[in-house]
Amino acid sequence: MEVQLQIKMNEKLFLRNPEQTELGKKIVQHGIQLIHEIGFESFTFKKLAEDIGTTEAGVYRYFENKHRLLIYITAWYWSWFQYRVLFETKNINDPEIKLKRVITLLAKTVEDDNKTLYVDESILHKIIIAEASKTYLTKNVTEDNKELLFKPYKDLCTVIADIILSYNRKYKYPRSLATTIIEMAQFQIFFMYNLPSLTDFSKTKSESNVVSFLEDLVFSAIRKK
Amino acid sequence: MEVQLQIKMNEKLFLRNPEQTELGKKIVQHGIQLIHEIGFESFTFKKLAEDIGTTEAGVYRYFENKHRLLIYITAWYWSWFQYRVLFETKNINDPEIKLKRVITLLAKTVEDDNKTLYVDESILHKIIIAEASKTYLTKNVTEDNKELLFKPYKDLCTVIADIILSYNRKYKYPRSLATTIIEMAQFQIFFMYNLPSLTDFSKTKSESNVVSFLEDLVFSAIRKK
DNA sequence: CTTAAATGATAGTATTGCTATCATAATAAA
DNA sequence: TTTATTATGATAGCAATACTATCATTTAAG
Repeated sequence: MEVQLQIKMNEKLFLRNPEQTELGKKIVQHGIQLIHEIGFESFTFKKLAEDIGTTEAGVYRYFENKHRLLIYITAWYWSWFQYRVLFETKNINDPEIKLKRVITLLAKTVEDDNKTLYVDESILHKIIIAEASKTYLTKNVTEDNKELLFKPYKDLCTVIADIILSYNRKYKYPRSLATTIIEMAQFQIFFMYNLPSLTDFSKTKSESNVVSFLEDLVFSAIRKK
Repeated sequence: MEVQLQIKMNEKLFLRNPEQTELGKKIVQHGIQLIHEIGFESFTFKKLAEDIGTTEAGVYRYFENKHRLLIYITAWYWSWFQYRVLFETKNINDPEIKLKRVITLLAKTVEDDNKTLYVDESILHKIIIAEASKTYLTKNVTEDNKELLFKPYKDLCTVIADIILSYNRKYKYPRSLATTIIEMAQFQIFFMYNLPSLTDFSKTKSESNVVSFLEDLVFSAIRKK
């Protein structure tokens, strides 16, 4: 059986839907690759165009600018991630197990999901770690937020917050704890590889340790007292 | 009695020491102001030069580029912050009280410290919240780290980790918890003001709630079980 | 008072971040 | 199958950014 996963993206994220054309898909696919290789700061539409074999103007027909492209792929990632969470926690009733699965999904290296044809999720995950917070750490947050560009992230936050609440109805900070888990999964991994003395995982460099840290943190906080 | 506080900065952070000349101080002072006003992405040395009444080349004599300036002011902030931590926790033996002070210092709005003449810390704090992670989320982290550009941040992490350990010798993740406190203090405040649905503080918009959240999180985690 | 260091003024250059135009190729509707 | 629409390619151009270089002048330190 071959399943294919299509994620419907908010129209505000692009000028022309990249999923509907060959060139569009190439822009996203090679965009991810190139941002990963050279970093978002050095990344330009000109370099991307040369990479693909199209022109700068060609890329600009799909995305307003590189920041929008980053928002697009970030939104795509979180939408895909939420699908994964729902899939992997389906039919599980125990919120503890659910939450643990979420933490593992967040912190462990993803493998390329073959259900999505033109996105390599393992690379995408690395971009999310190093670049995703740049999508909202701007003077434009409020307007971008009004256009619902961050909805997938916010939806994921809600999903996790709900699991937290189902574990402990009385816990007072479900949303903040949810964002803490999400952000810290990214940051601890980034630190572990790049600024190791900021973590306790410098020796092992193992994502399992990040998972243990987060599980300990979360369950200590929400355990009924 | 008038005390003045001078922070000795790593020489690698600048081309020419900005603390030693009028122009240098202006660059830092107005740099902070301008980054705060227009955001780091729109900030340029040309705009800064016009602001001050010097030329672009003048600014380039002090800092290699705007990214280095951001690293400089971030390093300055964390150095100053660590001084504050040491000052405010001096002669306190109870690690619980110490840790609570640190959390409060991290999450509550700073007022301009008059001991530093040409830096407005309350604005600086806002820059740290919105821009500081951009200093290390780059392809250059490793090299920048080798030049010890992030030392003040790492030192602070050590200080906090030590307090955590003195509270509970057996806690396994003192450094990761320290960075979690630091980063989450910034992020939760940023979210509270800009993406409120990602937190539980959207109604009150009060930093005290962030403090409560972090205290609860930290002490649940490190309490002896 | 002399000399070194810092600043100002100006110029120049490659790259970035776009927008516009027009011809051509691919595709879908009639 | 023709026609109309839409997408792409090719090229041009322009303002802003991100620098570097030079030289004259001012300022400050010995």
